[in-house]
Amino acid sequence: MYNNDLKQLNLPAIDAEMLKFWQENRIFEQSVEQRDPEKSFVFFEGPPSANGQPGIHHVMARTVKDLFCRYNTLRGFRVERKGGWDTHGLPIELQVEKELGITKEDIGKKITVDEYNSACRATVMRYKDRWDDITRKMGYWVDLDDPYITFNNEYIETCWWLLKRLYEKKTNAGDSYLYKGFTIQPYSPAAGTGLSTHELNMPGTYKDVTDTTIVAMFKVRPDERSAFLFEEADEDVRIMAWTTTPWTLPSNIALTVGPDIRYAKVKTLSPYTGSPVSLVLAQERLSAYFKAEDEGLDFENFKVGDKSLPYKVVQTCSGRDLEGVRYEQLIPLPHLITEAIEARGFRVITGDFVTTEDGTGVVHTAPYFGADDFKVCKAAGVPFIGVFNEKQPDLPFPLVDRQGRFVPEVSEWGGRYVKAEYYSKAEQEEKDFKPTDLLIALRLKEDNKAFRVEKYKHPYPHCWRTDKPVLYYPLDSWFIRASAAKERLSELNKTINWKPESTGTGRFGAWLENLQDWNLSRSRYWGVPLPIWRTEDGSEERCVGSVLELSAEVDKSVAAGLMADNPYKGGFDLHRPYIDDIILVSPGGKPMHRETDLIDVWFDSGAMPYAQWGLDYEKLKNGDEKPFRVPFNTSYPATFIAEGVDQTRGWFYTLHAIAGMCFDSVAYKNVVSNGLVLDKNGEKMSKSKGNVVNPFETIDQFGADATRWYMIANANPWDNLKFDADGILEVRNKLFGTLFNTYSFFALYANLDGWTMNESKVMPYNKRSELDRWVISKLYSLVEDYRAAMDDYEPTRAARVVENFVDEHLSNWYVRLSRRRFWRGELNADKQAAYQTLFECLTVVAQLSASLAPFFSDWLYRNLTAPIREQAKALNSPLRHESVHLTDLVQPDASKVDKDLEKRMDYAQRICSLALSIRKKEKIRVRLPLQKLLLPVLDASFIAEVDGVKDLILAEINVKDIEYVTDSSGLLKKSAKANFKTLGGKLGKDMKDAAAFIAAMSNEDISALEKSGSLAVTFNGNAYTLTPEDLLLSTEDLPGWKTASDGALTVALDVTLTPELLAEGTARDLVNRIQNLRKENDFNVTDRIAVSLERHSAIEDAVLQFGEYIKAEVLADSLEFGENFQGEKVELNDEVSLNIDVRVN
RNA sequence: AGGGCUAUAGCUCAGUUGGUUAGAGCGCUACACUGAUAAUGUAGAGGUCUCCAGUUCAAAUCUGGAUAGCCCUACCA
Repeated sequence: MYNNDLKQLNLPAIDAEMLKFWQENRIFEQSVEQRDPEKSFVFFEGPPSANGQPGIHHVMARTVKDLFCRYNTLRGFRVERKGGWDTHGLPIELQVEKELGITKEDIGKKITVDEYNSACRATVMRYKDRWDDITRKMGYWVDLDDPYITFNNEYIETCWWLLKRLYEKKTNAGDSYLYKGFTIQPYSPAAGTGLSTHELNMPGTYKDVTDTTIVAMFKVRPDERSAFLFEEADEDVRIMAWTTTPWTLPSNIALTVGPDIRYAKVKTLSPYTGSPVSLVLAQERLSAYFKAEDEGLDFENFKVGDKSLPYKVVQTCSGRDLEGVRYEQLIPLPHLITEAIEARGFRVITGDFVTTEDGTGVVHTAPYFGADDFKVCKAAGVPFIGVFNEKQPDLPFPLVDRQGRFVPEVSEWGGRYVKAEYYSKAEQEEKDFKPTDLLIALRLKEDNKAFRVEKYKHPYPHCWRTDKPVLYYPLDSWFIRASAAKERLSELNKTINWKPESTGTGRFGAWLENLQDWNLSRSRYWGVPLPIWRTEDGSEERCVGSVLELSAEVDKSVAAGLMADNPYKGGFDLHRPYIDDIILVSPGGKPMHRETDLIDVWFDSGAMPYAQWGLDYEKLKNGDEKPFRVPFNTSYPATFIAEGVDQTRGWFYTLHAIAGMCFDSVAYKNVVSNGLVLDKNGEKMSKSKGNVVNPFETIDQFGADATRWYMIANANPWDNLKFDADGILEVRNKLFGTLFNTYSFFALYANLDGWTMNESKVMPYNKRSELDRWVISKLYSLVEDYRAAMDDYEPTRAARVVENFVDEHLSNWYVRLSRRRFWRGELNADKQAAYQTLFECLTVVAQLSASLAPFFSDWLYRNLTAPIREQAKALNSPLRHESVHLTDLVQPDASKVDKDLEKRMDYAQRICSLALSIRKKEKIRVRLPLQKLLLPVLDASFIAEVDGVKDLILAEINVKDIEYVTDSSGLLKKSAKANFKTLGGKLGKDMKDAAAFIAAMSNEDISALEKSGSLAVTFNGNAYTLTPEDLLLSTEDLPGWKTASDGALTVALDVTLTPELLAEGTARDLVNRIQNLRKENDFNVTDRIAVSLERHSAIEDAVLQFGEYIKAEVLADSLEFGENFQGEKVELNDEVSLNIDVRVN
């Protein structure tokens, strides 16, 4: 018996049933284990962080991952899916700090590093249960029992090994791929760490902010070099420079001009004080500060606050002329002026990056707070300004500390945060709170050093975690020299199959071509420690590549008396603070301390292909190139990975960079990047908007399959998805509802007939009916299309072809037309064939939908195959498997595809559709039979083709016969249109004339061309030959007939009604009414009944002539006119109602 | 500011190498069909294929430009 218990589709219930079944029978494990390890399809799981709740977008991303893994499992590959957790990094540290109510500065003071790290360790897995739950519920198959965890020693150790490999790898110039450098980097004082470029490239980091900007006036020092700017010795000559970061002004040390830009000297008055001044700025920028009509106004009449500022251009020169001109420090900090600064600071220098698009064409230059500034100062030999540094006099300490505060040496503002956002909310809201930038502006106004102070809106980078502005700040950091590998990384990238392609070539490709070095350093506590030890003077250093190596080094250190004992003999932890206690001994016998930095967490995740397995010490000792544990050898590189498009510069990059630089290999061959999940209005989901979709609720309500199917079928995964629960509902009803009902139908009748599938006794296809062979053909066409789409990583296309088959072909044509075969008569050969055909369609559909809808498809498969499982096991036949996920995916089979048959059926469908539309127009109900259908014949094969499906057409549209109308009948009137496709190429400009000519061809002309096969024509003096293919024929209405047409196909219906036809129609109506009564009265499908009808003239003929037919249709043993009985009033048509009594015999 | 993607019916999306009348589903209206159906069929309403220009006999499709949205890149002071 086939299970037919469910009255209605209940996907969540099916989910629960299947989950239990999978778990109890280890179906996932079996699906992996039963495949050959040598035939692997390698998948990498990008580790999520379990310190946040899973969202609906995770369901999206994981559906993509899961469906390709399942598909390739069905194809016979072994698809190991090791799960993983991302456990390090700033988000976790910040969360812990927030919860403990501490800041980074408190670590090591209020709380020990040890305690702090324990708190981090406890936090990272906070929502692991929720994640495991959603993983199970959404049907994502991944190994959760043995995940890789990035904080484990083995994992960290592998990261070390990779780092050491980079450390030892040298460029052609002899530079190491891992190096320490002093650079200006994005730095987040709030987070207390530098940020990598890809952290700065996180979505949402650039925000529009409104800053106080100042156009400052730098007073030129008169000397030989600047003499050309002075008309009189005591003239007040100043250079104008604009800044959006006034807090960098105390650190100003140079002004940069464009060497080829023209500059003007303007005599004017200082707008805030009214004192006379001569200003230098780019000529092109004059109009931004001076109105043309103000030129030449009388200086005497100006009063401070006036709208019109009198001025006069007195001189121009090039940027090159200004080079070397010296000026006074804008904000005097005499205690910071060294000899070097006195000699080479406060000068005009030149730089190519200067433009005249905004500002004054002069760039205020503070080398510690701008990468360009730093570069240009170094090139020009301009020293840095800051607090004196004894150890490195040429690298003074910056005037802003690591918390983002001015150091005390910046007298007036010492101790103040340079950005308002670094103050607490309460402080910012205090009545007399003024941002430091504003205080500086006020000071400059007062001191006659500001030309203009105004608010300016511009984009500024923010820390992706703290949301506070980033500073550019001088830091010592360790870098990976990615820039040295960019050509090779680009080349390797070209071998990767990106979905969509544009992400690989555009977004990712362009990024690689412009690759910067990867800043690895993080001055934090909870992460992978940088495994580099250095002597204090930096002259000797050692990069450690494994715990084994570290332990050996510690032994040496113990021997040298630097450490008391070696902690790596027993249990240990590679994190800070313990690792910081390790002191190594240098070859020269000096103590070496670890560089205190941690590494960027993105390195952790990019290292997962290797670190998920860990180091193999045997291989390590043998000097193996890739000393990682099995199954690394069969698990690299990945065949397939998938993640959100936001990972392009994240995980996709770090995987690629590490693989390329360490092993000259790609890390993955195919990559699918999915887009964002937006709300139904296309807006980003966010907690503040309250439009976040809860994945648990969604899945509970609609089931995982409908959710998954909707997400993939609605739009390509790389397009953003406008998530709308109504769409899930539609999928549930249309696809799963239809499939469910098709199965229920099958089960109902198979159970009645006691039929079960017998794999060893299937009827050959050529013995089956046209309709059977047609749906089988469609099915195997589907198999081909589906596999092609999936092999091409096009899941949306794959889902849509399955949907289309189920709805359009299987349910609405095959089943609809086959119904009578199932419910009538005994279990003969034709009925067997119908069962077998439908069974095959359903099992194959179960397989094809298994990847995307794992629950329902398994439910379907198991129901279909349960009655024959034991038999299949004995025969070792394909249906022996307990779960669809253990089966082998059906192979494409061209011998089962019959395109001619598909074409014939297409005719049948179109003819039926046309005939029904005529009935509709003529208001002739389908139950009323008609005499004949006329079909104009278009070409030689038409009759044979339609004859093949004639019976189906007649039954479907309730017509007695088909008559073909040929040329010879004289009824046919053909018309022709030009076939632009065939003619366009050969006719070119004469196309229009030809189209007109062909449209005007008469019936005779067309027939003549068809007979002779060619027609010579001339257009505009050019001779051509027309062939029948150049014409698209159609027939015009048949005079006196009701017709309808679709393209070239025309049908005509004989709507003449005879008494006999009317009686038959009434008989069919009666059948329908009686059937409805059976249904209403909940009779069993097989119950025999007795029918009494109220005598009525409207039905007498019908009962007399078609009584036997009616009895057969409604399973009646008797059908008679009764006189007095308690029947039900039934409406036969608008005029007639009568009583009908049905009862079970 | 630059790069990429997207723009087709009220909504979600198709639309193959340019080819004549641009499609589907949902939703809406009306009718019909059904002893599997939460279905289905037929008909109707709903489109300046974002806009402009170009190439071509022919453009939703190719080219250029513009506009809008999204994503990315960017310390341009």
